[in-house]
Amino acid sequence: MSVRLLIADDQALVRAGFRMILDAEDDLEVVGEATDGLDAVEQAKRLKPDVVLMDIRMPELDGIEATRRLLAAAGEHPVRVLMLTTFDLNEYVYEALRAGASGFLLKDVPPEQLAAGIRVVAQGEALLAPSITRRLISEFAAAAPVRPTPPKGLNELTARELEVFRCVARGLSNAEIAAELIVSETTVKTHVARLLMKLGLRDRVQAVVLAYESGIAVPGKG
Amino acid sequence: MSVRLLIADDQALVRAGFRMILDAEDDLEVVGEATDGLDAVEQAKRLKPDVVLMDIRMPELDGIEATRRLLAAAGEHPVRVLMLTTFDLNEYVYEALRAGASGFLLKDVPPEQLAAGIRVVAQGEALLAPSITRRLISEFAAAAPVRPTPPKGLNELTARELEVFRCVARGLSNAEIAAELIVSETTVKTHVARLLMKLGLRDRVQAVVLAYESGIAVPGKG
DNA sequence: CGTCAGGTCATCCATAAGGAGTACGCCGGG
DNA sequence: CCCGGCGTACTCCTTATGGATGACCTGACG
Repeated sequence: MSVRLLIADDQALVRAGFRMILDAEDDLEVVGEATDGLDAVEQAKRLKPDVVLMDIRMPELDGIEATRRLLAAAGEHPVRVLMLTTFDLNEYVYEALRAGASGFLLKDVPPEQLAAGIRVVAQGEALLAPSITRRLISEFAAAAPVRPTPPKGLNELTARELEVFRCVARGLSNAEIAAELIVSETTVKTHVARLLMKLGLRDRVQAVVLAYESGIAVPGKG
Repeated sequence: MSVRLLIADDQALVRAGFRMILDAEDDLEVVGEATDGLDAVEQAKRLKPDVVLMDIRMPELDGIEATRRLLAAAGEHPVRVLMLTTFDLNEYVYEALRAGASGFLLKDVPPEQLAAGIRVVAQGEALLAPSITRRLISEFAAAAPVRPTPPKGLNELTARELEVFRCVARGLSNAEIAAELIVSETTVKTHVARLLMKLGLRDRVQAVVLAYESGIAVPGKG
């Protein structure tokens, strides 16, 4: 069974070029063309292609936003989006990937690689242009230099103390923590004092810092 | 000019197989074979290959640690490491990438793709097996779900206030901040009071939380 | 059954932190 | 030339926080 394709690009010439290349492959079938982002979302809804070749820069709606909507609107039929661009600017790439794109190629890819790439994303895998892969890797390596939670005395904490610790890390006052845990404020103070002692911290402010640095608290998931 | 290769794998059969495949390409030249991690590091030092094909699982020293050492020991001659493995287990991949590998392929890649991959990494770019690319992307997308720094009144802060804010976010006391910025503690208190007001926070503890949640402070870089 | 750890609560006390108000000098714009 | 924003600084006052101790209860363990 052949892979059904939708080409979204505002330049007719580009669309024609891709169409020619892809129609030459007997397992690929171009079922439609869209000239802007809105059009792409619309046609994807109608034609239910397996893969959408999406240009980043388009009128009306850029490829990234179009990807977001298109994937959000996707029913049970899975749609993969392969982004195509002339230049490989960072912001575009990262945003596109976050938007849910399955891949990212530069428009100067050799025809056979484009076809191969389409087959890859059609199978649910992903692929990126080598230069982009390199950047993504270095980004990734830098982003998570492995912070395996240096539990410097963190294991010393009792379950209750850890619980209080988490509350402190949320910015709660002793009174609020007391209310939340249904104990007296005095008790909370005892726990706080103990955990500060065990962790070698001066005050709850440093506790919050440690919580975030050690992964006890994680930005984004409150 | 041809690409000089070093093959590191503990199985002779695998080495022979790769050698056969790669020697068939006239722009690739296998200059050596290593049978374990230490051997690989050693030979890389002597032979100065352009690309090392590194198996993950090897005696003496696994491919990841070998990669780390090999890259650390690299002089001006750039060495690229292309990891090869039979299974694509997550931990391996992430560790390998952090160790500095330029790519990651499964051993079942078709010969022509292997050759193409080697050329890519030799040029300083990177490449990953599609299934790995997919995981890296989802990892990446999840890791940074875009935190556009909700500057809820954050822009309202003056330069000085922001500076004090950063100090607070590091867990410093007013006295410490005063010492660091070379102003009186009173002044620090003024700034703190103002920024708490502007940000709608109750105390410095909440300020620290906001700092991390908004990206003003980032775990890891402190 | 005695002991000990962990959780609970209290009191006393010192201080850092936060709120409110005031003031002075500098600088850029009207 | 005067005003407003900003950075600096001080005083007075209130409260939250943290340190030091002591005590009671419960469950686990030898």
